[in-house]
Amino acid sequence: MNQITYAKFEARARIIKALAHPTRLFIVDVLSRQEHCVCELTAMIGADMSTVSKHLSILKNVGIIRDDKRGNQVFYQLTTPCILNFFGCIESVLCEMKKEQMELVE
Amino acid sequence: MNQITYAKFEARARIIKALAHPTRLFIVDVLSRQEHCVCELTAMIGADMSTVSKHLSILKNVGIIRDDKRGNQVFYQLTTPCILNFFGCIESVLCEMKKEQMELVE
DNA sequence: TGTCTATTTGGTAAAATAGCCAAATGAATT
DNA sequence: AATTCATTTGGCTATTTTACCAAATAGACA
Repeated sequence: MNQITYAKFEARARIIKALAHPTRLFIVDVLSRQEHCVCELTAMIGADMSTVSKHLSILKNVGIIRDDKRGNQVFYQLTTPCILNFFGCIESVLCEMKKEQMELVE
Repeated sequence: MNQITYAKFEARARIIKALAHPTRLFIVDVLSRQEHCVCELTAMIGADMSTVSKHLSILKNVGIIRDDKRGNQVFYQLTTPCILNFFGCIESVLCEMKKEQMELVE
């Protein structure tokens, strides 16, 4: 694999990695419906606020979400709704997996 | 976030995690065109064969690829082509990111 | 200014991941 | 049976990730 090819896959892996955590998937899902501030997300998730803040910064660093400071709150929103196609893809993969497993059992 | 919700996102995260590595993305891409044995993949990737084998088992464990032993070789193939939609999604996300960044620069 | 409230940052410990080497396994061949 | 080739597994180390706590920062408001 040459450097250029590797760099291409690395760029994709960086985005995928940012999504590779249940809490972060939850955040993306919630934000796809409506923007939220850190404290709202923290309440929904039920983890330390600093933990949530770090998850948010991971998503922000790769450009999946963006922040908007208003007063002493910070609101997060999806930069692009197309991240949601992604969810559909995962869903269909999961679905195929289940089918595949059923066939193995039979 | 209740247990059921968490479990749902965890199942998705498991699949996404398996894809969250440049070498594994490369493997999925290559296998989408044609099945390959471990030594072929190893030659393309240029890492230790044991490393490649471990990447393959990560992909296999979540059901993205399946193996087929023939003689003393093991051929790997995608279990479902729908994993490729996934790539299209990532591509469009990357694309959006670039646009977003351009706008920030202006 | 001092004090809330909201958020981020730094530190730390535990767990997970990644890569290599060496050894083990397993099928094919001599 | 011994050897060879392809692959996997175990062991090890280095690195990364995760989560929490405590401390720092920043805005709003008394």
